[in-house]
Amino acid sequence: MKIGEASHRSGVSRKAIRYYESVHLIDPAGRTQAGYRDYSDSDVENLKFIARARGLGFSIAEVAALVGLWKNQHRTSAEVKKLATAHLQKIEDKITELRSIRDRLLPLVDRCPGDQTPDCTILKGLAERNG
Amino acid sequence: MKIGEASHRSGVSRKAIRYYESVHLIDPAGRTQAGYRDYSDSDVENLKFIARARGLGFSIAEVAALVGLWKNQHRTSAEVKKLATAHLQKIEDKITELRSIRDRLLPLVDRCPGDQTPDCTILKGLAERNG
DNA sequence: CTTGACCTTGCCCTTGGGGAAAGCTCCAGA
DNA sequence: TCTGGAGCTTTCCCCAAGGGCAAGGTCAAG
Repeated sequence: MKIGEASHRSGVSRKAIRYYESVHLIDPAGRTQAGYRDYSDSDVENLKFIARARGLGFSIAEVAALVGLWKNQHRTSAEVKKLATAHLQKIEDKITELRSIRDRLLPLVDRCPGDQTPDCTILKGLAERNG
Repeated sequence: MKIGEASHRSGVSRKAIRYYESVHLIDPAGRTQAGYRDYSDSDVENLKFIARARGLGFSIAEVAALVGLWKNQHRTSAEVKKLATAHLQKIEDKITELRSIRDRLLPLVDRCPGDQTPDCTILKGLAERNG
């Protein structure tokens, strides 16, 4: 099948598929006589795997590692778990950071009148000399 | 003062200061006879304001809007609040998304043995045909 | 006079593709 | 058979927000 159908079936955009090929996340697709990329059902399964991993927030490099482990019969689940645990930790860290931002911003917003006067706790909070 | 001291006092890197100038977030700095950028205390206060806003996750464009409102005596707190509330909502959305990722990833990781065998719930979860 | 710290501009790198240009190819309808 | 338009190809530039490095100018101290 051509790239359009592979994209539709896998949920990965045409552009992303070509990008994944360019960064060697997937093998170069075979070509038809006209030069069009040609995909098999198994290629689509690979793309679906990648789409799910990306959906869980793994970076391209992490996905490449996951695909390598997936294809490797001699992998150990310890390797996979290590990778996933590190990613999970980054996610927790990001949540913590975002919550911190929210907890600092929310009180400023709550105390801002939001009316036609210029007085605003948000701007005061950003401008304060001791912060 | 020169850029190094302005950077030190404001907590904004030299590179970032030049970048902010290049995208018109701050006015072009005056120059010494040698061509060095020259900053005043009030420039440093502007940079601190920017640093705090950036620390709360506002984008450069949002910070530009905030600075504009800050400088504008005819602003209304409603405008500021609208901007901040929209930003807050984006943060909440991101937290929600990251929590969703974590909640989907965590059970896979927890059930992965993490030993020397190749069997791994994480890879199975990514490869499953019904996902 | 020289050394080292500081400054300048400019270019390439990052993530993960999106958008557009310019040109093939393929399929269906008149 | 011709034609239109949908879909495909490649290549180039663009985004955020700077980091890193290079080549070179400037200034103060020893």
